[in-house]
Amino acid sequence: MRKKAVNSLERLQAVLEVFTEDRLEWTPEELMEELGYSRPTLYRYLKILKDSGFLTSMPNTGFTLGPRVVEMDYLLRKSDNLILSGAPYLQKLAGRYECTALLVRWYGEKILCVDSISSSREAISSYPRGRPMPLSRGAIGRSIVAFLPRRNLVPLIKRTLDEWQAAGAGDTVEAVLDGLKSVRKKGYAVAYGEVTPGVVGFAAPIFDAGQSPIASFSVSIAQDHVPGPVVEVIAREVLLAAGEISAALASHRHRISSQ
Amino acid sequence: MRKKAVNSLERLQAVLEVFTEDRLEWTPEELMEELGYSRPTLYRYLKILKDSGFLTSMPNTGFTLGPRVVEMDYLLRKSDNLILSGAPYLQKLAGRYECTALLVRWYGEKILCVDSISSSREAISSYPRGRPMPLSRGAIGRSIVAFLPRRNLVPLIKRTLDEWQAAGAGDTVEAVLDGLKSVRKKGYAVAYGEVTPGVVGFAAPIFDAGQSPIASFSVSIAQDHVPGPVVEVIAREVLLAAGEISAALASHRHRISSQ
DNA sequence: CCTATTTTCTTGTAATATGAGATTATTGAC
DNA sequence: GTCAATAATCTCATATTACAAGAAAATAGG
Repeated sequence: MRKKAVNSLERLQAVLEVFTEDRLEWTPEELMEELGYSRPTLYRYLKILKDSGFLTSMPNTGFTLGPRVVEMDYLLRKSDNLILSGAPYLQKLAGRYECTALLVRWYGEKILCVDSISSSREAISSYPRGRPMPLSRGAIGRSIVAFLPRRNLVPLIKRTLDEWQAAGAGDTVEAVLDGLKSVRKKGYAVAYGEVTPGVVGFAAPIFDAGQSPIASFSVSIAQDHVPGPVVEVIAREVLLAAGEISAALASHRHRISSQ
Repeated sequence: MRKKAVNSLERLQAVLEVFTEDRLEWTPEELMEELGYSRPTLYRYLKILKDSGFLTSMPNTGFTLGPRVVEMDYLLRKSDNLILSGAPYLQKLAGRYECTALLVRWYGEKILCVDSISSSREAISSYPRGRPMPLSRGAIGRSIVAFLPRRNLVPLIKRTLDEWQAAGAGDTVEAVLDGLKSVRKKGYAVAYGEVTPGVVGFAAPIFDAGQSPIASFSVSIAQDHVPGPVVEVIAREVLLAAGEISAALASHRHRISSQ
């Protein structure tokens, strides 16, 4: 359910929002139908988005996302402090264990992998960089949600209770909150085979200014590489890394404000 | 020199255009100065771009590109026919030679790597995915420019003659055009150490509908891996791959139009 | 070359984007 | 916690300009 665009600027953005994983190619006719814009208006919008490179079209093909996106992604990788601060820790954990280490950003009400390194041969994640992941399944989502302020947390769980039920996180809002409370106590989340069978996930929240987490640092590792006592060790390392990334972000903010 | 934005939609896009490799972080004050927008207008624009995820801001930090970019890049990788059609050929060439194979798109008046695979240990390209490359230096630029229609080609060379001179492609427009003519005759371009010393580049144009190339398929390989006669062999393979990618694009168009 | 389709241009009109200033949130310091 | 300073948003009257309908132009395909 898309929020209705109320002005021309939002209507322009709305064009880009219909390009989703389910539908990556749109003809002008289809866009008119979907968005409810008149023909000249739609073409005006398309022209602007095409000129700026966000969209491209080829003869006999609908419109698809354009190369500007690739360029912006490159710029983002050079500017995102989370990625810049987190990369050394991805390296470190992936070097120490045969695992996949991920940086996952909290974005809207989704979570999104923004960087990862894998030292395991079968690193086929079903959630690669850029693909929104479910919030309710796996350690990553919980590691973030558990640390949201109550006033955001409770409505979120209420709204998405069915997801949490399906993921086995509890049948009532209270039960889900209880589970999250223990994550909050420990400071990190662990999940056994929730996303991929046979894979253990560790995740700890990354904070920016203070109250609300903005991302998660996570490690996925084959279950048979993790005998009982090692669980604690890895969890501690993940927690430590997340803490140090948070500190790095804070120090960057400070650098900026005192320039 | 940015083209002046004439309407509010273009002014909105213009905000994103100031985020470049030279300047990845902007405060509202700086943006007001740079773009000449009033305070409320700028904040209106920033709100929209922030809500749509294109920009983010953290306390005490300016605005930077946001996670929406990462998500869109994921979607693009799933939808761009050039990437989809080209990937098997990147695999193939990188498997056969110790090299880096690239797909480079012609975009505005720039060229941009949109995908690459490397089988060489030192694959440190100074032009990774998403970073615009110079047109006048290296095989890739020439492999595209040489096939532009004359009415676009001549003004382009005239406008950028200094670059071509600096790259040693000729001192006059005629000399540059002559060099390109031979590329056009062979169907591909070869460059010895133009971008990186000791590295040979091969590139052939990829066509869409017909006249004008839209991209280039390219292989970079260490010069001492390429004894004389092999040059011809690799060039032929690159040319073949580019041709087959072009054909794949055409067949996709056909599939669409006859659905 | 010509026809069919796609895209862009006109135009008057109604909608709405704009900027100045005031107001309200946020933040950082004490 | 309170307060000052800064940052972000709101209000509102006005002029700007985005809009739809149809027509024209550009582009593809035969």
